[in-house]
Amino acid sequence: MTETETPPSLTALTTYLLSRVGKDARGRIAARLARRELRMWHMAVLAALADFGPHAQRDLGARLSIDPSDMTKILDELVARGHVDRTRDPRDRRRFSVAVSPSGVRELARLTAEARAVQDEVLAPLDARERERLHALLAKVFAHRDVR
Amino acid sequence: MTETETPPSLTALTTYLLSRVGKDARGRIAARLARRELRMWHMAVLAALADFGPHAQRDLGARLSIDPSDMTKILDELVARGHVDRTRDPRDRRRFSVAVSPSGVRELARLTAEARAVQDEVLAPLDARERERLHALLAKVFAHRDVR
DNA sequence: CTAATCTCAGGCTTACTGAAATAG
DNA sequence: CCTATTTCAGTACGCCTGAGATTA
Repeated sequence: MTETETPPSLTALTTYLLSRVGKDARGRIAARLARRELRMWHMAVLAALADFGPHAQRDLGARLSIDPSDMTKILDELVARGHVDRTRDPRDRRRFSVAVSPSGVRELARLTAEARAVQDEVLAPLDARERERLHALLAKVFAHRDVR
Repeated sequence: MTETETPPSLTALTTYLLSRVGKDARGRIAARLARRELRMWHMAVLAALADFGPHAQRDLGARLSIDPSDMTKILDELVARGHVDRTRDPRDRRRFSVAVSPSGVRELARLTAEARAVQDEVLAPLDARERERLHALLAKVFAHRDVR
């Protein structure tokens, strides 16, 4: 009979709960995306391109907090699957211009549906009102994440 | 002039906010603990031992969701710093019994203070009431994390 | 000449898998 | 003989650094 209760010294820390719950959510999403041989960053890239249109690689990374050196491989994989197009920017040939393809848009819709399913699992103990509140509080914290 | 706004397709997902905010919190705590040459798991182990007394390694891992194969190294490091004692359980010599030392208790107090400082940074945009609400909501979600 | 963009190699950490050694 | 506990080697990923090639 193994005790599994989490130490109160830790559960008293909101930051501990945040990082544990966040990791759990991430893990569940990752498990689903893995079935499609994609990961969280692929979804984030598709979402950014769908929401804001074509980006230079560098700007995509800045928006999503993905390191430029990792962006290369992520885009290689999305290009290989036909979800994005990568072309030289004729006005500045150092830059690649990255755009989502119709197939990428469809894939994003599927990935979003998976993410919502995970959300229902993770937030199961909360009713609709509580979910809204949690979302609003997290959005407020997220918006100020840069402030030191 | 680089756009940094996060895609609404993503910020609409509570799970995305959770994982981003959680990662930010974890990163900040990790940065502080690194100054003491420790990491998040060291703190979690000290907290579990301080709150619940001595554990077998295996049970410690089960409580904190740390893989047994990783626990070995974490405990090596805490033993080297004199923060925990590791002795064979005489009733079952397969098991190590792990206990926190007085120096470990003092270290935990320092680490907790650091974590609280990080918490004030991360939750800066929230007032006291909102922080309580966020904590309560996360605790509720955390308590049901095992349910599939 | 200097700076920006992209690419590549590699380090370090966390999380996990599989297998060996020891003990029950 | 089979299981439980700990340990160790190795894989994969995320995150970061530093260096090189190309272009502005």
